[in-house]
Amino acid sequence: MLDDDLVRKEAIAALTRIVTFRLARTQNKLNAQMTYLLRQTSDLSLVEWRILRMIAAYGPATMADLARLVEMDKGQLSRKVHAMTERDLITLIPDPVDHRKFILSLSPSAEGLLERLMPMVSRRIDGLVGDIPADDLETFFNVLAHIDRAAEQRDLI
Amino acid sequence: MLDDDLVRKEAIAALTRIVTFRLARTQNKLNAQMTYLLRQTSDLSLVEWRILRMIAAYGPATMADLARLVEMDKGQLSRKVHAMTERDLITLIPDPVDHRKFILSLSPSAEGLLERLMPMVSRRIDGLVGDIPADDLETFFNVLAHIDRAAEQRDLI
DNA sequence: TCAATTCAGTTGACCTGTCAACTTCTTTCT
DNA sequence: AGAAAGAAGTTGACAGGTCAACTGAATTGA
Repeated sequence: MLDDDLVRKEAIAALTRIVTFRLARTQNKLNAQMTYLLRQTSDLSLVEWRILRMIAAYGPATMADLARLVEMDKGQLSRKVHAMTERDLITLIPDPVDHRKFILSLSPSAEGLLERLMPMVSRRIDGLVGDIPADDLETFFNVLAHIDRAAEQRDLI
Repeated sequence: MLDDDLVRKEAIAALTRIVTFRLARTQNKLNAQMTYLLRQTSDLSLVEWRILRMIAAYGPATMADLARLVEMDKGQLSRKVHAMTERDLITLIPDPVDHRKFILSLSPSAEGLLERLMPMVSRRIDGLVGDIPADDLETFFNVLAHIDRAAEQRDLI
């Protein structure tokens, strides 16, 4: 291997150690931020917030639908959903056609809650990406998509 | 609020829902990939790999050093480190000066292990960012840094 | 039709991540 | 020196995440 190649390899290695490291760190910070904001404004945990938002976004759906959509474990979802019906956040209706399924939807109080949280969520979103140039954001997404695809590679052994 | 503003706000909201969502997904995929690769080539879990790599990179250090460096919970680190000394991956030497501390270093077998894993790690790194143009990578890091900073914002309630 | 397969959801086990209380030792401050 | 404050590490508790076995219902296809 030539020296130039070696140098380039090392540089890439240093960079990528930073890629995975930084992605993880930023991810953690985003989670911590949202957890904090939710604690200040509601009784929701981050996972509960995600489940409610999911149902709000994708309409009445089954657990399997939602689990696939966000790549969440169906076991975890099942447990959480039942705990949340107890707290009157989600309503469960057995599917009249397919008796294995339940149709999940937001309870009225959950709808009110989400509406109440919207202004805070908007401010957060604005803070995160509000003043990033559109071009840069596009590049960002392209690179992220590239990494995402490469993360599926398994034959590296 | 003007219609234009509303439209812009909505677009940003849609994008950012995707930002946090995508970051989380890519992060999960990267973890799953590395977990898989480690299982195929070693007995290390992802956390154990990170700890070893940390010690390798920052030299003999104390738990507190490492915990600060990677923002890892000191409790988790303490438990893991002791489990790993049992498995002869880490050697613990009490600090002769400060009797609260231990100096952590890699055991010879851990050093060998890391060396053995290097080729695989290089291939992975190359797959992740190897053919991303330098400019794009730079933009990517800038945007990520911006989001990272914004994720520290707390007064959004 | 009916056995085999697949799917939806449940449950148990176990690991990881986070928080907080606590002990022991060191440093700081007066 | 001696009290107070802080740091290093340990431990317990609990939520979150992942895997796998399992039940019961629907679908497939011989």
